[in-house]
Amino acid sequence: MLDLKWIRENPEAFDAAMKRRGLPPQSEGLLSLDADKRKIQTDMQDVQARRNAAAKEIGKAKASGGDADALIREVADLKGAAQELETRERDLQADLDAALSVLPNIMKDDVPDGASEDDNVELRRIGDIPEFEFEPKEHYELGDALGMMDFETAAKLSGARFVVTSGQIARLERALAAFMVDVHTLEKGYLEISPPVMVRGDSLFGTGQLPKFEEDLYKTEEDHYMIPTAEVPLTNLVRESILAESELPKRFTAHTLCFRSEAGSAGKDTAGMLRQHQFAKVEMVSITTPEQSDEEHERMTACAEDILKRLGLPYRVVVLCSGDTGFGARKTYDIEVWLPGQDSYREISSCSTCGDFQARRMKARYRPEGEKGTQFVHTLNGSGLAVGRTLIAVMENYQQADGSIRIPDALVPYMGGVTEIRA
RNA sequence: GGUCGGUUGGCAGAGUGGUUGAAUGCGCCGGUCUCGAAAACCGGUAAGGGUGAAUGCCCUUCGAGAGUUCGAAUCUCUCACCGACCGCCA
Repeated sequence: MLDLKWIRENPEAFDAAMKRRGLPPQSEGLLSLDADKRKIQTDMQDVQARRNAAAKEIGKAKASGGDADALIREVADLKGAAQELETRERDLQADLDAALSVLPNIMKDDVPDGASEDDNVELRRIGDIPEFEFEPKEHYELGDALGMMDFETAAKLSGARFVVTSGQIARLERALAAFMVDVHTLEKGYLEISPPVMVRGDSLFGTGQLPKFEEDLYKTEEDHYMIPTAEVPLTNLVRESILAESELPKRFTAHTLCFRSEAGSAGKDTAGMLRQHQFAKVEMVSITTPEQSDEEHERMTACAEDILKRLGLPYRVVVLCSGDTGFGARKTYDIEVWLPGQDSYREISSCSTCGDFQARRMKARYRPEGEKGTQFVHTLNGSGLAVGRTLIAVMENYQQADGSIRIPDALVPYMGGVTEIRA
């Protein structure tokens, strides 16, 4: 949610920021609605003030045995006017809220302009792309040959975009998640959380998935939504709370399943387990002061990169351009891992800083030390990493000529000493 | 699914129609004391919003909505959520 007061004071900057998102200028409409609302609000408050004063006088008069009939009549007259003004004020406020709740975040100045992912800017490449003396296969070919990755049975159980893994491949996925969570908690200062994967609409409003992106979500008959990312429960941990500055930054990590309808991605990445309705992800979320968030963004990205380094997976980091940056983000780094089978880099992590955008939506504040009042916190989230895609990356990068898969050294302890997966 | 209880400030927790935006305790801030700290004592301390150049003034908020009343945290109704117990169950 954007700060209406800021829009009021910086209408040109606001329109320019929306233009970067490909949206038409709208400060005029918004501010005229705002002016109407404040006019009504002022009128309403005047009436309420008079009503309150009269009620107090009545109380005094009655207490001293005086006559209050005139005052009682006055208050009765005010009642109708007050109610009408209250109704109008509330309607205008609702209109304003509805308009604000679908506006995307203002991007940082250093986000490059661009229309689509083709305009994202590469920042660095890390790790050497492996050379194979054979034609590297895609993960699903490898998995199928090993007899440990079964899409047909998954389709029988659940339809398209699901997979059944088994044996050492299933174990590898579990090992990856455990490895990631251990690194974040034992070395990077994140607190492990095991959150609900079903949440209420309020939580999704808080992080920005609702009201605009409902079609991407699965919803139960009891009106719970399945989380599309653990960013939702982790960030909402601080919803409607006022934290002490000394508590910040707060860092949370969780290994959860995520659920996405993938509406709108029909035909994209249909082969293999790159894009599934259900997938495991280790998420990182940080809650910071405004001063800390830039540095935390770099730190969080480095935490995600560190996982890839330790797994010996080559990757690159790109900064998303204006056209590719998500609704709630001020700036996003994507980490893309090298997939030899696809001969390309594919997204495996996305680290975003959201400023106070989500904090406003969920009323998450803190008390700055030595100052009165409260301020909104800043929130950041990043994958550390997408577990399913990391599984794919390990399989493809560590594949051998005979179709077996070597286990990266860092994972061997998590695999119970197994160093190789073969049929 | 059934029965009962609850929802108040950063936290705990009083408050059942009248100047209560709300006792008290904790926490936090400032002061006294101290070489310094702790303890003790004194004072301050809800959030959001409107308005104004500003000291300020005003409005809203005691889970949400509706109602009764001149006046509601307090009474009535509806809903949501939380908890306990019973039943069922991983």
